[in-house]
Amino acid sequence: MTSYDRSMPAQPYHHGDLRNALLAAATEAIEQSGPAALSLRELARRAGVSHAAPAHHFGDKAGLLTELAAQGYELLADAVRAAGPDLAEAGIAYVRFAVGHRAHFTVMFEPGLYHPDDPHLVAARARADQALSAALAASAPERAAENELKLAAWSIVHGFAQLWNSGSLGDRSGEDPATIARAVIGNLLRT
Amino acid sequence: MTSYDRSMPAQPYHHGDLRNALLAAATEAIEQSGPAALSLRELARRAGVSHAAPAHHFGDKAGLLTELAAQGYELLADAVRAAGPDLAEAGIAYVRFAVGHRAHFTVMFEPGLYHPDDPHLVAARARADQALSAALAASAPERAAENELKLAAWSIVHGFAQLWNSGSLGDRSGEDPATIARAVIGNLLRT
DNA sequence: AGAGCATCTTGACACCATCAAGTTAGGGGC
DNA sequence: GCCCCTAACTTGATGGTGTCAAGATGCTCT
Repeated sequence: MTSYDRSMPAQPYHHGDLRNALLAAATEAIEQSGPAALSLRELARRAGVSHAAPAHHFGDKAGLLTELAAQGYELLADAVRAAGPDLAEAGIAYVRFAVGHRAHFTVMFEPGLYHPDDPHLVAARARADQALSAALAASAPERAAENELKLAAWSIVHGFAQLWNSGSLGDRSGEDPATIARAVIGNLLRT
Repeated sequence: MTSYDRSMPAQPYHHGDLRNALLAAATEAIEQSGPAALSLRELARRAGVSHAAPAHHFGDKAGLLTELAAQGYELLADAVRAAGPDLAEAGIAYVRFAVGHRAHFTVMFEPGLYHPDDPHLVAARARADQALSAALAASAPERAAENELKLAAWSIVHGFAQLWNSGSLGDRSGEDPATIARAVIGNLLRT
């Protein structure tokens, strides 16, 4: 019997679950100030450990962001799959993910921040890519072979999400990105 | 008679044109390693000046990136205007700009890196926004009032450009982004 | 020639990432 | 029940970075 038990993953050592605590703190910090302002020492301080503790779990600042990006691709794949066989709904799920997980999304598409060849990451990315292709195939099977349609659909939801997240669309606080995204996607998918 | 004369802009002091030299060096460095790896001291070293010289011209690292972003919006406005009254051509010009000025484009849409309220920056951004609206009005005057169409067009070219620049589209070296962009945009603008 | 000022340098401080070496604590074998 | 082994973490040091304050330099204009 350990002094405290967790039903969580696997590392109930000194801290209990430092690895996940660091990832959560990094997510929060990136949401507030962007990935450029991220500091491993600040994360360690928030978690109550020494300044070099993060390096043990992630090796590197880029290692931590690699893990964040991989998590992001997994979450994205799940979100798109859960949206069902409708391409427009898959697109809205994409936007919802990007806005709801701004930190993950930002890191995922800034490959200079992490180790792009990490196996966990490339597997997760492939899973997300398959989810997008599956949504296309389920919704428009006769056009599934057209690479341009997939690229167009991906581009429009990705572009909208990034414009929204970067604040380029002006002050739209109060509005729901998903409903606006629905109207925007309508411009692409009208038959 | 000065010891050396330059027909260039306006600051032929000690260095000659340190301000522009720093901006050019920053552009190159960001193109190679992304904005996160940018170092003012490294820029100063490349320009052959002391480590605190950049601060005098830009006040701040964010100040330098503010100037880069403002320059980017000016260049983008010019490129879109030069494309003429066709919306598809304007979109292709947008993609060309994003790929050809990767550093500017990256910084422009990462507002955490610069001072978003700088007057030069907001003016340049407004000019670019007007250029996009003008392209829409000239190409489809009857639908110029539809905000969703502008948003859809902006989203699709912005998304494609960012996916291309981030390497998310796989290894497409040798292919021309503009021709692929033309096919992608065709999915939106077919009537 | 001399005043004024933008340009740049020097030096310092705090913060940061990363590495090497040491310390702590749990789990498995005897 | 003890011991060793290993994962988890700490401590300390090094070199790099942004930013600030104060001083030096040299063009320009009167």
